[in-house]
Amino acid sequence: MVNLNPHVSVDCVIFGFHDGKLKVLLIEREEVPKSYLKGHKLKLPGNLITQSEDLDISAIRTLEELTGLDRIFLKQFGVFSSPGRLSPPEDLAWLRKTSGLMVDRVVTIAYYSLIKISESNITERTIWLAVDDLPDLIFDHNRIIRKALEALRQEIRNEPLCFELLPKKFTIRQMQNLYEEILGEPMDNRNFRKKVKPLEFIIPLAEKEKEVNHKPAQLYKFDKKIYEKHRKVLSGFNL
Amino acid sequence: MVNLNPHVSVDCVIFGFHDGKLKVLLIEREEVPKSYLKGHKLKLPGNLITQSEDLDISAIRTLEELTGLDRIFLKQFGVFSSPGRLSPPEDLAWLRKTSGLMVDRVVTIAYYSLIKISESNITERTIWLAVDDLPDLIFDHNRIIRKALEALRQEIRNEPLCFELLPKKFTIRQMQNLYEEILGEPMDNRNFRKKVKPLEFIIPLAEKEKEVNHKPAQLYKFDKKIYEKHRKVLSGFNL
DNA sequence: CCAAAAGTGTTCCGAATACACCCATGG
DNA sequence: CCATGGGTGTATTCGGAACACTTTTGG
Repeated sequence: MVNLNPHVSVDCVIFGFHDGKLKVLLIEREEVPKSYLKGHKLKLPGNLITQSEDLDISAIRTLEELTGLDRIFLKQFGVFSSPGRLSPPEDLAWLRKTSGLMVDRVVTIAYYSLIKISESNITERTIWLAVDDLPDLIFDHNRIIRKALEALRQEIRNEPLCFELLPKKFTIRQMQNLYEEILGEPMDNRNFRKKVKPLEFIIPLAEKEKEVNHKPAQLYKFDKKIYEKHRKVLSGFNL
Repeated sequence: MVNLNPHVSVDCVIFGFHDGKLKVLLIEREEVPKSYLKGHKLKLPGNLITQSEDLDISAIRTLEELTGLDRIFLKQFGVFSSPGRLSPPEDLAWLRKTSGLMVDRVVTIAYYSLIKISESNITERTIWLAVDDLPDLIFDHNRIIRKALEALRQEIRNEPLCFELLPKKFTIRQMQNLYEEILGEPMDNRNFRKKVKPLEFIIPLAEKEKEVNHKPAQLYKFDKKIYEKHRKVLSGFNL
């Protein structure tokens, strides 16, 4: 631990999509003497910042190390600064112990990021949990996740964030399920396809689903370059 | 100056609307020995935070003191953390001098707020400048204002923020001019009125414009309570 | 041949756009 | 009576919503 700033931290809400459910990546607290392990066992990935690093860079580095992915989508969405947020006392004691710093008040800058679970390679002691069924987490991390989800709901309406969460090859139905899960409302499949079909940056592959006991679905990929070209012409991306 | 945290600050981009122009409130730097006054003369209102205060509360207090208004609209929209942001050196030297602290790196949490210039009572050495014609400001404050404007553009599409900027009594034309100014695109006056008229929270007053050398316009007020009731039913506020 | 999900078109309605003239006031 | 901005209605187009059946595969 070199030259940490004990007043400011970065926390990342990492969203993934699996089995039709939106999930968050949580870290199990490291082992420390028993007396410190009262309180809550799970937390968001995050760290105190180093003195010389831009926060975005710091968050990106943390994420790349944790997930084995690069070019991850990352968005800063909020700041949590309540003087009492590092509670209950057992959790604060644990933080002091593990950081080796007499931290007292920490302002945390919160990011959310979107990853393809299928392509990540997560090694540490982590767990994916469904966002709609979380236990109590350390500090104010439940609240941070709620706010992250609000921000994601807002932004996924205007930007093609779904492709960050879907596997590289995906079906239209998967795409729809993702929207339904995040926005919490059912959509009409025919109307959904009607809107997706004319989008030239969603490209059908010469490949179909396999080993399903029903009609296999067409697979597609997202072409970011084509999207970038079109977005200047079109007014946005609204599904 | 009691118990400041030299690592974290709050900066406020205060928008106002006057003469058909969107403006920002800037502060002229206090007098200090000449050698420190090289660099840029204008800055955003802002301060290092105190150790025990939530950032939102801190920003609200700062604003109320500066403007003489309460219940100001305030929104946190970004964080600026580049290690090199406190440059050029003359400006950093000035900050050290005036704060009395050996600040080195400051992460700033940025807010924008919206006020009715006509009702504010601003006393300090400040100046309103049009956002589209700003000089070079201290540190990265030009960049912060650009980002604030992007955030405002985004959010004014979905929320009735215009009423925070308009005087209590306003005309439909003023309202339209405000949208045109912020969004940077002309609108059709008839279509605009058609959309505004059915909104029950925009209430005509028994009063018209006076002392204009043309047909005097109807004045309206915004009723927040009625809006709050309707927003749950309607899907939003989109002009 | 049965179960299960994929994929496909049409109609209807409301919202957004485009567009031109008369009105009330001050000077 | 003239200059200035206020205020009004209609026709058209486009996008969103509702809705049911046939197809392909594995078992």
